[in-house]
Amino acid sequence: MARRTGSHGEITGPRIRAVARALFARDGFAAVSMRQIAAGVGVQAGALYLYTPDKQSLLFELMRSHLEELLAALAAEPLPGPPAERLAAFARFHVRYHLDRPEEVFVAYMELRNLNPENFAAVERLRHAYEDALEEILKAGVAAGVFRVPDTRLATMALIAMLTGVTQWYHEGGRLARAEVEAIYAEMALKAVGA
Amino acid sequence: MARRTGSHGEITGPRIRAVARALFARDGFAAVSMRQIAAGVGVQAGALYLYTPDKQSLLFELMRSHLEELLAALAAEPLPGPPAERLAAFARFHVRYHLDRPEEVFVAYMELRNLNPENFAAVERLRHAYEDALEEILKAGVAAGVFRVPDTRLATMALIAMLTGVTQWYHEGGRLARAEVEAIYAEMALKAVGA
DNA sequence: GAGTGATATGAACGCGCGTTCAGTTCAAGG
DNA sequence: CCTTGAACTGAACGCGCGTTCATATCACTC
Repeated sequence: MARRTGSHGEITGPRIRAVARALFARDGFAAVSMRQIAAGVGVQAGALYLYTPDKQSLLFELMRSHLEELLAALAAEPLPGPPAERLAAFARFHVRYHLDRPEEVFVAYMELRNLNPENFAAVERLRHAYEDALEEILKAGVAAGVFRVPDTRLATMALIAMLTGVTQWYHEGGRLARAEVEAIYAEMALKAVGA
Repeated sequence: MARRTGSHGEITGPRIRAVARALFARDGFAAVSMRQIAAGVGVQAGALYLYTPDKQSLLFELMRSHLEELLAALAAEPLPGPPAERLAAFARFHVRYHLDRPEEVFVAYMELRNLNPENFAAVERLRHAYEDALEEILKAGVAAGVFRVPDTRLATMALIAMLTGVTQWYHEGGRLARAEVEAIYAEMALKAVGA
């Protein structure tokens, strides 16, 4: 038997990515087999290869699309006014976006070493673009004399690490509401750069 | 043939752990085979089982010993005086210790999901103890009125994430010297909590 | 210098891996 | 209603995996 009733390529493709994302996030790329992904989708392993050339491309596509959506969302976010307000808005955006997509975030920065060199370079380029957006804010703040940081690159990396870390401990329905968490992180970020 | 001249258990044991640590850090636990580890040591795969009951225990032992050494080193570190000085000393210690052992650190927090439940619980207990040490400093600072943080637990996680992030970008011989990096991180940590 | 225990080999075990492919089923267009 | 092609199956491929074990070698003790 083959081709069960109701199957469609437009449905199976996204479902494969969703299942792969969930499994990669939970167990890690190397520990997840194509057969496990297929089982999660409700399909045989061979069928996956109608939608991805190989396992590596499946991972890369997840990471690439995540980072491109992140950059697009940042571009769509209003970052108005003086550097301090822009930094606060960036911090809130970053925390919110990452809390909304824990799986994507987790995969995108835990599985870097499982990318082949070419794919790694492409992903790093996107990550760098995002980091640069933050660094621009910091540079503007330093130039305006409202931030005091000895090194904007170091401060950029420190802030991103701090903000991204929220995904490691936050759990829905915990002690703190999302809005509180966003606000607290934003304030810590501002203070950290001396605003 | 077997037992080549000059072999000793006291040498092979540590060498296995060193090779495993290096390979796990570079490629990830799930992507490293026992045969690769054995090859790095210069031994056949079977010989590894004279030193570890299985692959899982090898990983756990690396993580456990790392965290216990971290806690011991923290306990041996003088954290004198008022909260602000203690926080600065903690931040410098954390950055220094992590920069000195990039492989241990990387393995200890990238491979958590590859621990079985029992081992995971043990490692989490140790991590928690370390986090608590920082939170105690923050609580003391809040009580003394010198730190302003809405939630000490959140601030603890944010600071540790920020400080640990140094391992993700710092490279020996880069733009900044180690001492500078330590100092900058310590100052950012202080400012972040409003000291 | 014989005997013993620690240290290692190398072959083997069953198993699951990523990937391929010939064949099968079904939805839709003319 | 027939044809066509997209969607999928199920079996197979060679390979490397973690682990075990009978066997071999060597360092050391008495």
